[in-house]
Amino acid sequence: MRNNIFAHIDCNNFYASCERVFNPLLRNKPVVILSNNDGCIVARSEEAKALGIGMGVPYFKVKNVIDQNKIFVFSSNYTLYGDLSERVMNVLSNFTPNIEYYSIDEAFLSFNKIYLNNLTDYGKSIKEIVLKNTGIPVSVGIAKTKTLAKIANEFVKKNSKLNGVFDITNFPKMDRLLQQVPVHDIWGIGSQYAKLLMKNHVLSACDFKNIDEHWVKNKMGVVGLRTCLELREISCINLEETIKAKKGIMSSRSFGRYVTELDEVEEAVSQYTTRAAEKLRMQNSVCGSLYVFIQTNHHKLHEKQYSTGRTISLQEPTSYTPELIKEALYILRKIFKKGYKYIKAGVYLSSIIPGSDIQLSMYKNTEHTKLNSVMKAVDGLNLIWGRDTIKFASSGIEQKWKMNMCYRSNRYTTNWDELLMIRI
DNA sequence: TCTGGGGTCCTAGGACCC
DNA sequence: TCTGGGGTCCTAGGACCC
Repeated sequence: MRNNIFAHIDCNNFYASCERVFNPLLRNKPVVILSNNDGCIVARSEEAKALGIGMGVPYFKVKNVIDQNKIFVFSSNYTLYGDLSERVMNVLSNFTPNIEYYSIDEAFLSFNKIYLNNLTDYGKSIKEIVLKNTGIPVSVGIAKTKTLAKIANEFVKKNSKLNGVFDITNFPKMDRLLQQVPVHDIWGIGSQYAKLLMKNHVLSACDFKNIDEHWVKNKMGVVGLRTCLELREISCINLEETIKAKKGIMSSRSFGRYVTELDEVEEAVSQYTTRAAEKLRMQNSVCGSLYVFIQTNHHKLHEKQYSTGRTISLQEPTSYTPELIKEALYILRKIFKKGYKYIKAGVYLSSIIPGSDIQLSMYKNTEHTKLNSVMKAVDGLNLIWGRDTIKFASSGIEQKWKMNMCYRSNRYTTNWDELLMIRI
């Protein structure tokens, strides 16, 4: 029997909720979390939203409001958020084997309705158990397609009477419900398509649902068409249950300050390559090409701008960090120009294939095995003793270019030195 | 002074081949 | 001087997501 019901689970204000789990003083207080480099606001508690702090706005623009209202500010602490996310997902996976880990704070579950007589009650128990076991509040939207489940969840967030769960699998007035959803709030409709649709007098999810299919296919391709059909309760976006290996791996950061000297950019690029290669090995892959880019600050129009990057194809696919660093620095030295104030650099690994695909065919087989075991040992030590216990000299010691992280909370769950201390 | 960092999929068009 | 049609593969770019 086919699963025909989807639940969308969304952690409420996830990063803010994570901070609250280990810091009860933050309960009922306004909290915001900053992006990497303490640049923008990326998460807000309800209280902070109520004070008018917008999503994605640069920190310096709202710093006054934040200070005046004594809003708590945190740098992002992805180590902590990643760990709590894993805990939430673990709890969710007890409810059904059919689960998609959609993002750090969202999941889709699917199940068969005939085994459940009351979906709303089921949703409530999901919510209660996740909260009890992890301390993270979630909301639940239930529908016949993933797109509609997302929409149901949006209603949950706007309407406290729903108590965190909204089941629209047999909603009697679906059109009236969808009329309340602006077209740009539909999952899969971004700013460009929203503009196009509004120009054509398609203003709500209801309008989009009832639009001519051929027009959609023509203007928005098959992706747009799928979204349209999903609003008609025809499920065409499947649950992605298997975690696929990444096809591209990026590591890039803005610098904490301007960098003008080659040797400092070299340190950064070396560090980012190290990080990307770790991710690559984590999924047991190797990469066949590598892209390096550097950028000046494009927000400063009056400053001299230079933004460039270059790709290199590797002779043999590899995940061996020293080799990748060598290639990355080779590119960097080709593209680097003196006389500019650089603000960001990055490394992107692509042409990714499973490591097992090359090992057999490699004539330098034994050499490969040796290098692999070296990297395995390094990864193992860094896992146990913390990131960068063993690092590469080319990444520098002082790392003056490092991003700002002025307000980071402790990594309560993953670092021995940062466990929660309780005085008794 | 200060503006994030990742990813995915699809499509159009060019290169190349027979 | 004329100069087909169909297929594949690759890449860049555009849309989207969190």
